[in-house]
Parts: sequence; C-alpha cells; structure tokens
Amino acid sequence: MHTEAKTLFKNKGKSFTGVRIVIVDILKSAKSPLTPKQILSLITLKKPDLATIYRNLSLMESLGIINSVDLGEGFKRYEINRPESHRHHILCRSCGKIEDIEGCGLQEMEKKIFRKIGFKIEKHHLEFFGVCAVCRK
Amino acid sequence: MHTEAKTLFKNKGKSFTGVRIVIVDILKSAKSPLTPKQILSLITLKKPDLATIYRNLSLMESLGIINSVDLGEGFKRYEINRPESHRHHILCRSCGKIEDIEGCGLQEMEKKIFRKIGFKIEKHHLEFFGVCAVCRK
DNA sequence: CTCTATGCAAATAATTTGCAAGCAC
DNA sequence: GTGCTTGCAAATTATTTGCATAGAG
Repeated sequence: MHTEAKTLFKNKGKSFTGVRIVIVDILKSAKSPLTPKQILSLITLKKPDLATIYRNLSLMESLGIINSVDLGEGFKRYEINRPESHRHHILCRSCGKIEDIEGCGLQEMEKKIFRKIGFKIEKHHLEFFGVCAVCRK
Repeated sequence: MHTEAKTLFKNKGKSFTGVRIVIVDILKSAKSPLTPKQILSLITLKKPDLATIYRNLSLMESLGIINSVDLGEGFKRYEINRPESHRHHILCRSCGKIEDIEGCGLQEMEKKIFRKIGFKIEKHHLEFFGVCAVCRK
C-alpha cells in the first residue's frame, strides 16, 4: 500500500511521514474534493497544524499526487490524482452540492492548440456550475 | 455606445456610473483577463477605491456583463463577456503569459450531463496550463 | 427627496513564512 | 549528525463590510 506515492516522495528526497500518509488516505477515500480545513477536521489522532496541511498539499500537488480544484468558493479543494479516471466537478449554486463527472474529451482540443500555437498543455481545470436535479424541482 | 450594458444596469435599478463605465471600457479593450489591481492601475483620472472596484466587478459579474477567470494564481481576473465569442485561457507556467482560446465544444457534454443526472449547467470554467512555444525552445 | 454609489478604515479569511525544536535516515 | 518536517506565532494578501458622505434620478 502507498508504494507509488512513497516512491514519488523518495525520488525528491522527501519522506512519507505520518501526516502525509494520513492526508493521502483521507483524499483517497473522499467522495468529493476537500478543503484544507476539512482534511484537518478528519484527522482525529495527533492533529497537525493547518500550516503543515497547506505545506503538504502544496508539495503533493507539485509531485502530481493530488490535484487542486477551484469551485469559485474563495478557497481551494484537493482530490487524489487518479490518472486512470480523469474527472471534473459540478457545483450546484443553490444547495452547494458537488458532483463528480468522469472524462471530458478535451484531449483533441489540446492537440489542436498545440498544432496551432505551439502551447504544450500539461493539464487543465474544468468545473461546471448550475442547478442540480433536486433544486430545480 | 454602452447601450446594452446600460440597459442591464437600469433593469436592476442600478446606474451606469463613471466608475462602471471606465471598468467596462478597460475590460473591453484588454487583450487578456485583468485583476482588480490592474484595472485600478489603468484608471488614470479620478482613481476610485479598490473596494469600489471589487464591488462593481462583483455586481457586473452577477449581471452577466463580465466573467471571472481563475488561473490558480491566488486571485481572480475578469474579462468582458462576449456571448458571440465564448473563450478560455492558457497560462504558461514558465513565463506567465496568458493566451486566449476561442470555443471549447463542451455544449454536447453539458447536454449529456443534464440527460444523465438532471444537473442544469449554466456556465463552466475551463483553463489550460502548460508551456508556451517560446519557453519550450 | 430617496435610494444607490463611493471613500475610507477596519475586519475577515485564506494562505504563507520565519524560526526553533523534533524526527527520519 | 544532517537535512527534512512540524508546531507555533506572526505576516501577507485578497476580498469584504460598516458607516458616513456624495451623487443620481
């Protein structure tokens, strides 16, 4: 367990500490992207400092272990990066519910951009905003 | 000039003040999305307060006159909403240059989402991140 | 005159940073 | 032991808000 993540840390001379392990575990089992505060509140024993959470989220994002998600709420959320299941999110402006969407078919567009202006796309952020089925009733 | 925008304000009992006119003009002539501070710095005579800029950007976004753009820089940017030319942006992680991209073809995906889970999409945010042609050399 | 808009200052809130002590290898 | 990590407190930065005054219709 955690071998892939551990290797990524080691390759950069970083260690896979207790705090980092628990953050990865929490994000792995989350159904939707979590805020730093939510992650902290989910850590029960030996609660780390919020600054530590921030530092680790930032490091883990640069290592490609997690992705940041910005739903325009004024703060960021984070989710585990699952290369095999590329996903995006929809935020209901009425009730705040977040739904996950798998796939986006933007690869073709990214290739087109590269051919046209030579911009090599490495990643994209895509979020949808609207009203969910329940709130529309 | 400004008739469309003026009408949108009037319909909500708001006036099209000097500050608002100049913000709209600045965003209309901008080549890429601007931050509140950049907008302020572009106003030369009778500089308004930053709080006024924020209040107006927020109002204008809710009226659909402008759109917010989040390039993960820690602050928001704003651009004029041109319904006839739906656009997105690419940020070069090396030099910080911002390029505009027209169209995205996500309408089909939005319809699919509606059919599948009943979420009525009203808008989306899409930004690309990568390395521009100049920086790749 | 009545309601909206703005300036100014203070308050929030997210995120970052400095530094000393603790832990991993 | 040496370097990476963390806690703690303070600093930074974007954004928001209260309130009194100025301006628009």
